[in-house]
Amino acid sequence: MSKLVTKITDRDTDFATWYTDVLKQADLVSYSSVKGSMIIRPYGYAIWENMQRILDKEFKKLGHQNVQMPMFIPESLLNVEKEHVKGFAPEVAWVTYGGENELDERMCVRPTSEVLFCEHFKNIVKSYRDLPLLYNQWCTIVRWEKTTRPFLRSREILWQEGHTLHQTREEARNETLRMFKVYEDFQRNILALPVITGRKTEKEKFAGAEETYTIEAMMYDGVALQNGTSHYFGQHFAKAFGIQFLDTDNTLKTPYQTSWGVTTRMIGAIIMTHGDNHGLVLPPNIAPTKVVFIPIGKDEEVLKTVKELASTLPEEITYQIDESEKSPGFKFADAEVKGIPIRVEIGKRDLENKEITLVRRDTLEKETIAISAFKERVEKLLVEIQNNMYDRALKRRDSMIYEAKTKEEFQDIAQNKPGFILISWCGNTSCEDKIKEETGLKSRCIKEEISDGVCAYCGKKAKYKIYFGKQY
RNA sequence: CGAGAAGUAGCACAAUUUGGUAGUGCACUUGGUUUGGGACCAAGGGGUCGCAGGUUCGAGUCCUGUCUUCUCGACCA
Repeated sequence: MSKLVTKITDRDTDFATWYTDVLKQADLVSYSSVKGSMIIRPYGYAIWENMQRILDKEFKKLGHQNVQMPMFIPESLLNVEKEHVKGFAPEVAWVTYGGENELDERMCVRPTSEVLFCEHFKNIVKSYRDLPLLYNQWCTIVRWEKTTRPFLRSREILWQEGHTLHQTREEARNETLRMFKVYEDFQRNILALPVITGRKTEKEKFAGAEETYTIEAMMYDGVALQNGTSHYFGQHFAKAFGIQFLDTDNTLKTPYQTSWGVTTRMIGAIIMTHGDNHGLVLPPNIAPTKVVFIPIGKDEEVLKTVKELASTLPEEITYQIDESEKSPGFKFADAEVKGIPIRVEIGKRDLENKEITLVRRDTLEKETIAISAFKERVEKLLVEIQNNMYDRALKRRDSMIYEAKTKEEFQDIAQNKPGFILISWCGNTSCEDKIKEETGLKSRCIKEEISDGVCAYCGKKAKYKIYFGKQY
């Protein structure tokens, strides 16, 4: 037994330190000298690039076009929609100097780009023929958060924001829900995250929105991570900015608007949902490298076989051959900390038996198969791993959702059990405020409307089933 | 933003108490031997001790400020 070169803190002992250990050991990020502004290293960025590629393709399939908006917003422009500015003002960064000269009007670095899009939309939308206008941009935004953690809450955020304008209320609401579904499917099917979805309450919705739909993921420790939102704006922004179009009936009308976004926070969600004490565990559908080959020894035949096998894999099964001088043990550990879904071990011994060893990252189970069965087995195993990861996370999530019927039950669970609490709720912000004040929990999302039962907090007639939880 | 802790090589740490030429392990480079769970031998390279001031003949060590990281709380579209 050799000494451990690196160590990852035990996940169940100290989850926070475990998380930062995994970030570093897997070469995902590095800290910079600016608080909350991290360096995303090639391996971490490759995961983001995969997310971008898959989502961007989906957006374009649905008719969205990519654009690039400015990064600065003059103060007067930010101030146009008052709910919006109220929500964001506390966390924007201001530019006050240009070179040596103080600016006449300060500008903030975009915390989100609604106002920039609105200003532009006003100029380019004239007729119903210009609608729907379906724009998206990939960019970075800045929000001056007080507490920061890599991927989960940073000051500089990589994201995608879609902004659309529509002729009718119905069409805009459909767009909000359509993109909401795109996010949900992506996170379930590609990231293997058993997310909970629903509408945000009045208290928690986006500043300036009429409705906000949210994707809520539950981390291994039971804490919630808001992992994407889709907003229906109605005409609030359009009216504030004077966006109008001439409709088919030759009258001027105000269009209806949406926006939606996801960020690199999804990478944090993957780590905190699937990772274990060996490091990262990546769902095959998002892993930059799906298969790593580890040849044992320097045998020419072995290497030749590895290359032949690798070349039989279809293009979408990305692979890597670890030909470095490191010992096999080191390579095994490295593949594990990086969360590569399948590890293939081949040595002389295997060659003689016409066999090969596969190790799946999600369970760390080893299997020996005939070389001839390689390609087929890898393809099947990747699907198995993807499904198993989702199922496993789903089970854990469900085991940490509790239902509370009364205030006392709610408080007891809030204090003693990590996870989400599902209650019947009257729909009044006053109860939500009280819960926040007494337990520190915030509403995650509304699960459904109900017609019977009473609010667990005030005892009045309940309107909704709603999730509460602690959040990152 | 409040309370607490910590910053010494890529990483983990020692030297700080008692001021006097900055060290260990891993990682890295070169050569050799190895290779089925984090290899071994040998020779090397790498530091303005987070940053800025101050005290002192002399500061990693003492003082002040500041930045960053971590924990808890507040905040968080």
